[in-house]
Amino acid sequence: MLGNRVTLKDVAKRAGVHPSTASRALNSASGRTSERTVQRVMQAAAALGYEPDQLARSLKTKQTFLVGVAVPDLLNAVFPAVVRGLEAVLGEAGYIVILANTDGDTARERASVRAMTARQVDGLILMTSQLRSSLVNELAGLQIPLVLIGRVVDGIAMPAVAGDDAAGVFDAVDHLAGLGHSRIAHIAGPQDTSTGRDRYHGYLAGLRERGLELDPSLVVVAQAYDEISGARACRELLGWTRDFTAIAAASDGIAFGCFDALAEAELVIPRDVSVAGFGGLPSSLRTGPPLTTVAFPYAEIGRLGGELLLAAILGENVPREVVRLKGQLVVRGSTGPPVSQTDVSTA
Amino acid sequence: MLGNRVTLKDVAKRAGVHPSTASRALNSASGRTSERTVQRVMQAAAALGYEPDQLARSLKTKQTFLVGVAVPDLLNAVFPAVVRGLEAVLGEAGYIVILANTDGDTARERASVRAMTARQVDGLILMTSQLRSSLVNELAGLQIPLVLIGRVVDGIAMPAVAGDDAAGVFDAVDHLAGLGHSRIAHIAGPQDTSTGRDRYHGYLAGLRERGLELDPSLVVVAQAYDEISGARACRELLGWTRDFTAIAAASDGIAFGCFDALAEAELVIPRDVSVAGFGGLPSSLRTGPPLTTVAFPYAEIGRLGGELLLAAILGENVPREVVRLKGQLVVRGSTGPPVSQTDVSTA
DNA sequence: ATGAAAGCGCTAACAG
DNA sequence: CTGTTAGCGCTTTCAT
Repeated sequence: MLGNRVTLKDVAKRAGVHPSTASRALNSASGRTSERTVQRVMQAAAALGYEPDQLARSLKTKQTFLVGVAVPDLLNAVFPAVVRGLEAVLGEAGYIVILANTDGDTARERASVRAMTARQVDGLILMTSQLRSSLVNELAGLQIPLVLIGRVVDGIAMPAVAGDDAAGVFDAVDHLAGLGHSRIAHIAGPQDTSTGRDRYHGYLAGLRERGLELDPSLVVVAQAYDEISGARACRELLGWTRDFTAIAAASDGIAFGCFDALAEAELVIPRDVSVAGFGGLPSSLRTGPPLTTVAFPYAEIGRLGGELLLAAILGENVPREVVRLKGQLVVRGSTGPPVSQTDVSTA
Repeated sequence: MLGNRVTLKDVAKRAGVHPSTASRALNSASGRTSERTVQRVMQAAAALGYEPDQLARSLKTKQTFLVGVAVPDLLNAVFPAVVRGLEAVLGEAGYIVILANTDGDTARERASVRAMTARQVDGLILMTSQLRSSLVNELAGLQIPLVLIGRVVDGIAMPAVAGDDAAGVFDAVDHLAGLGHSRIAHIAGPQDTSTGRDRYHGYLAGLRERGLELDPSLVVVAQAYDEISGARACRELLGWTRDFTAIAAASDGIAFGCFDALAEAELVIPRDVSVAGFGGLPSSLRTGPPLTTVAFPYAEIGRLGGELLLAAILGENVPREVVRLKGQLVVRGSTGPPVSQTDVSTA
């Protein structure tokens, strides 16, 4: 399909040397080559506009400088941020990113990873893992460098970078309880992901810390972290009970969904219900009202993940454990003290 | 780096056939092979967990099923949306996406594209082009299939998909003028991109349509489409004059920046200043107040771009022209009729 | 229908 | 320091 590309042989011929000599001359590292031939080869290459074929090179060297990255949902702003951080670090080191969106579909995840390994990627970043992932297990069996970002997997130790999910929601719940809320709902994330589970555990820990009892009817699991799923879950919650004054959402997206669902129910934030998010997306800053949330440094998480992968690729011994970055509670307008029933009636 | 992978030779040996036969058996398309050997080879492959090496295959077939995609800024939600659409179409067709973020830096763009062509991508999608792009020129010289998305290039015809930028801003200005605004400012995008220029022209056309005169002091050019640049530009505008009642921003991001800058100046939207955006990002829905904007189907743009590229890769004759998708004005709370001076004083 | 041989473009021993 | 030779893993003529 590509036109008649200039090959190393052409360069060699023009420079009047053997292809292998040309190769050495261009990859100065490999072996010593006379200054003069280096010059001539370089000139020939430049004159012909020679561009080495990475494919052929990789076939020989077993290095592609390709890294596969699988994300669950590019439309969730968390992931572009992480990918950005990743791409910056990896790009600087000469690696280039292959990206696949999996939509949380295990089959697609598998297919994507297959396509990546078939292309001999030097390493893999997965942000898509289910809690019980046979895929990660298999990958661990292969020797391919692998770093998990965001989500971890039960029972199998892997290098991973993630936010401190439990602590984040703990802080949110603690904040809400501190404002005086005692009926705090939780819209949880998918419970087949570590993030969903860990954030739920953070919720439980927060309640416990404040001596509040768990009311199972105040917990609804959203199918995904996005706004649609969040709105749906919040509507479900409202269908069951209105006896709560605050919601700790498992993500900013879910919190935005709550905004919608609460508005439909003609409930005002934060007067009727306080809402706290999780993530700290830029868009959380300008909602009406601005969203109280726990902000995580996603680009930094991406960068760190990239560095770990790079280290693993270089054969360094990367600890198979999760590095957790703390989030930062940012209090904004979507949370406030609960309004007592009597207050409402006098209003 | 990868462990001892199973090769086609291994499969052939196990099946008791020649490697070339094994190859044929697996790629049923190539030539007829006896039913029996196909079975045996398939079984052998399955038993060994054979995974063909795309690298080697590509080297021979001159097809990588790799598509390079360059975006200016992943943090701008427009681009993840486009990439998502792209990736869906391309993935379905068996292609996989190489992604690079260029930060609007021409040198990085060049480097990324180089890295991609060196890897023999079957096609290229560029969303990064400057109005005068030597890169696109060179790429047009090579025979590599190329589709531009979002931005086009002056003087060189290329297959491209983009929003109807001019019409979009035209509609926004028309809407504002219809509300009674006559002093409408424009925060423009970078004028070295087609989007920046076209949207500016849409602004001019909108003024003309309504018989409003252009006041150059009401036009400020932002350095980028993001919120920071938008806020900066809006502050600049406010530094010059406050004699305007509406802003037509060249992007939602810029509009969000205006929200910030106007708030700093203690100007209330839409009472003091109406703000209209451009893009229709999900986050525009929940701002306080919700942003009036022109919504574009970015995923669809991505999908279309992907389809065009696929067609080009297949050798079909793709017209070297821009397909423009119309946006849809969505009126929300950030725009309203201007409040006359007298009204303000009586308030 | 299958085996033999050649080669994609490059690098890496090994001689000389 | 450079040319020769071999081969990465696969596909594809060409015989048979």
